[in-house]
Amino acid sequence: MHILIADDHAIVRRGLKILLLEEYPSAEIGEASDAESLIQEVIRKSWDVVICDISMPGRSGLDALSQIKQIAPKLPVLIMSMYPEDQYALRVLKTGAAGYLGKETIHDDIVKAIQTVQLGKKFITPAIAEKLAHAIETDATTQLHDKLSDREFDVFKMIASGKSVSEIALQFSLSVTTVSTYRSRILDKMNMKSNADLTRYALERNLI
Amino acid sequence: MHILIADDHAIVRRGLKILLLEEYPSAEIGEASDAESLIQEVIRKSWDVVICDISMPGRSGLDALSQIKQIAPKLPVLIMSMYPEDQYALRVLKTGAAGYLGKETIHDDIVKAIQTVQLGKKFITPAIAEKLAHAIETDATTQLHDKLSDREFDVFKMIASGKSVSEIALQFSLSVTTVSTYRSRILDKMNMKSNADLTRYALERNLI
DNA sequence: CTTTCATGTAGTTGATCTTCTACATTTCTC
DNA sequence: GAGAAATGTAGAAGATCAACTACATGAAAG
Repeated sequence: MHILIADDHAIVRRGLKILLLEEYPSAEIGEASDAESLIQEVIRKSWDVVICDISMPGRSGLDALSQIKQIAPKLPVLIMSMYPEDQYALRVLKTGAAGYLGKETIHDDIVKAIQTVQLGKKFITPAIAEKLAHAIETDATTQLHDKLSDREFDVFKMIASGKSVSEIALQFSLSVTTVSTYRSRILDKMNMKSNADLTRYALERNLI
Repeated sequence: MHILIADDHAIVRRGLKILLLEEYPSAEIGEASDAESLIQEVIRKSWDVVICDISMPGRSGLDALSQIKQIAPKLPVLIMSMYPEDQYALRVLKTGAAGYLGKETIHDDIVKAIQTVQLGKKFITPAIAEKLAHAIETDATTQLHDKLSDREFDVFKMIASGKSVSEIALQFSLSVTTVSTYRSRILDKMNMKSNADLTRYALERNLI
């Protein structure tokens, strides 16, 4: 069993590693501390499963996920999030993750999750299933921010939490004007007109 | 050395444990997964240091902290937070924590932090020190916005609700730079750094 | 399989904003 | 009541941003 762990917290990587070694004593556990090296590892050798934290410095885990899906479409990727907000859950699954582990479920469900995805199935916790059902029922039209693309959503959250376009540009290594364009599109799509509107919206639904 | 770890993530507890055992091979490491059992442990036996995550289910880490301070005032408690936002830092220190470890510093600084608090000193990172200095300067007990002058408060509300400085300048028949100066003073007085902070603050207390 | 639309990306340029500085008035403070 | 601090007010210059435009690519639609 070859398992690759990607998380920027060394502590989490260790804990996870120990945990996994208990279940799979002979497993080979790889580690990556950022999106960059995660991708490198995926290219370098073939893994059975990747466990990836969604919030990593530099390119987000979501970005990494879609890249991985290009490099190795069949490699199952479990996304975990330390944050209770599973705003990401749907987006993550849509991007091709094999499962989403929220803050509370990581420890209890990780082994089960790995087993499940090894069978080629998706690992869905009841909480996520609930969300999924809800999403289907109420359809994306009600949620304004669902119209945003992944990139736009990232930028949206950063703007909503007060980052300036140039800060965002720096962090994503993009041109300032690019980010500014995103902002225009976001305001347009969400039918708003100021950053404060975005902040209010994001606060109201706990997106930030 | 007796170290008690409190964190609702088993993974973090493990990672931390391994990390600590490397430095203190003979240490006895206790674990608590929620505030309840943390308190029980503190009562049950005497520890040299407690490392506690601030965000735990049920009563928060902050609550637990103040209880611990009642039970064992001299027991040093290090508070850690997975969240980058050190909104809590000051509050935590005021409640009697021996130190505050942000997301990024846990891994690098934990050992240093333990050593420091063992000497009866507080462990303060430069970032927190900065915050502290500012807090003393402007005493946080009053409502932040009480410090604003009338004009500043008007401008504050407008900015918080998304008006641009030039719109405000127009409406008040002032120079744009004047309004901009107000804005600087507002941010300074309220110890904030972006319009989004103002919006958040204003929304939270229904000022707009 | 081509047309169309969405997305990711950026340059140019004019608009807007910030920073630093400055200086009257007020308003505390001793 | 004199000195200090806070307040109201701006200008100049540089930093930042928005709007418009553009283009390549990928996905959806037909």
